Amino acid sequence: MKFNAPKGTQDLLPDVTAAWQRVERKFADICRLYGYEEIRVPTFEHTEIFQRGVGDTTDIVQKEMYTFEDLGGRSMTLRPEGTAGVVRSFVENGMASKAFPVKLYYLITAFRYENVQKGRYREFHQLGVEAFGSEGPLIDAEIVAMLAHFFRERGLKQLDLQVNSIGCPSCRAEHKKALIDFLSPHKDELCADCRERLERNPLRVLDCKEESCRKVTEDAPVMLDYLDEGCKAHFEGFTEALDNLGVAYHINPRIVRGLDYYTRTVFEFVSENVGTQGTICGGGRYNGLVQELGGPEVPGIGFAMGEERLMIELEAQGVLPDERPVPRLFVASMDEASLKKAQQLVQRLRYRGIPAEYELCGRSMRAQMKQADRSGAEYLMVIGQNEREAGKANIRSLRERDKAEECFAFDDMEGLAERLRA
RNA sequence: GUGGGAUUAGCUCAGUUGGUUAGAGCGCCAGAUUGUGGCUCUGGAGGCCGUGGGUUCGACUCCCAUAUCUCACCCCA
Repeated sequence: MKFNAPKGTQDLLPDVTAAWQRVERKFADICRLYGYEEIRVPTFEHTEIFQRGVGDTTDIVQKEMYTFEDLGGRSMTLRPEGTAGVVRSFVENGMASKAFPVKLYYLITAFRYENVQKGRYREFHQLGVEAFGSEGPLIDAEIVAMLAHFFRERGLKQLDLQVNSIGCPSCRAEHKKALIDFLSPHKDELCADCRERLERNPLRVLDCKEESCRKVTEDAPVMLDYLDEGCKAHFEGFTEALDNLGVAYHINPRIVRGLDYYTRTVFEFVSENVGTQGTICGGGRYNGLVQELGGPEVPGIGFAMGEERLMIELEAQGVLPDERPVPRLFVASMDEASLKKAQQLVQRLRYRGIPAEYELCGRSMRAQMKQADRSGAEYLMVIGQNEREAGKANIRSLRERDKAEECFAFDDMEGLAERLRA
């Protein structure tokens, strides 16, 4: 019987996990720098959390959720994204009574039953933040600036930052009406998908890649022109703050988000490298979500970054970190008694924080040398009968062949450790 | 749900118009003076050629089905 990992899942093997760890550490560091604290929430929630949070009409809820009945007859769902669960936790734990803004970050896996392709998996990792309680546009800009900061620190060249405002429910309704009025006469010129979208979600027509549709929508009414006073002022405040912070962006009036909860500010960092998905990171404001999940009227904003997509981008830009553990010293041994000596020696070095290795697979002397070399160790020590009797042994550089050997007594562990630390 | 490409050793891949014991490189193990690595040389382990049918004297090769991987549509991080 041959088993393989379920479709859309993947094993992250040792040759990449170091890079992942480094990225995650950097993300956490940046978050803390901006005053965010980590939150860990359940991998699955009551299904209703996502139906209400993400939106009953979205593709995610309608056809992509891993939903199951638990043994107690409750409907549970593996989280398809992070925000809904964090908002639930915010409400349940009374965080609305804390000093605002409440700033949270998280590293999670999420699950969606989708067809797999580049940068899109059924189990995937997200790095995200949510900030609660700040209505004004400054925090919108701060979050975006934090992301730009993170990308720069991680060695990425400027990604394309696209921003937009999709207004509030009332001005969005105005725009939707205008859009339908505009598109309906051109219905025959739209592609089959878009004709259907016209009914369900006309905003999506603006997003279509079909040449014919693009032509039709060229002069279509733009959401930004339909913002009411408050939404308009908010968006202006947002872009002004980005200018003030020196964050480069461009306004893309066609950005639409696939989740129902977004209001006003939406943004994406996009790249050509991550397949046709494009979006490495997407987010926005969700002013009605806390209430939707039974909490008080508290505004929120957040984003989620696809970690797999981020790794693809790092690789494409040639800045993928690589740090495999490398011993400072490899201790080879000639015989059984020497092996025991090596075992003690290596352990004592490790107690002192020095990564060291010895032979664990019973290899011959010659093979131990190869292993030492392959391990990337900086120094080599060989222990045999002579060394045991003398109570001391030489260390030799494996990198520089001409370098003189240095002798250390077995009872001078501190001296050896000191030398290896250098 | 709909298309394109792929599936042969742990990895990357050859395999001629169907022909008998299926190959290479890398990796792994061992050896080339029983106290010394990188280079080189020699040897070894490791494949029901994704799975199931069919055509044929004969199938890795041709046909059908199916699974898996991958890319794309759709949607999203």
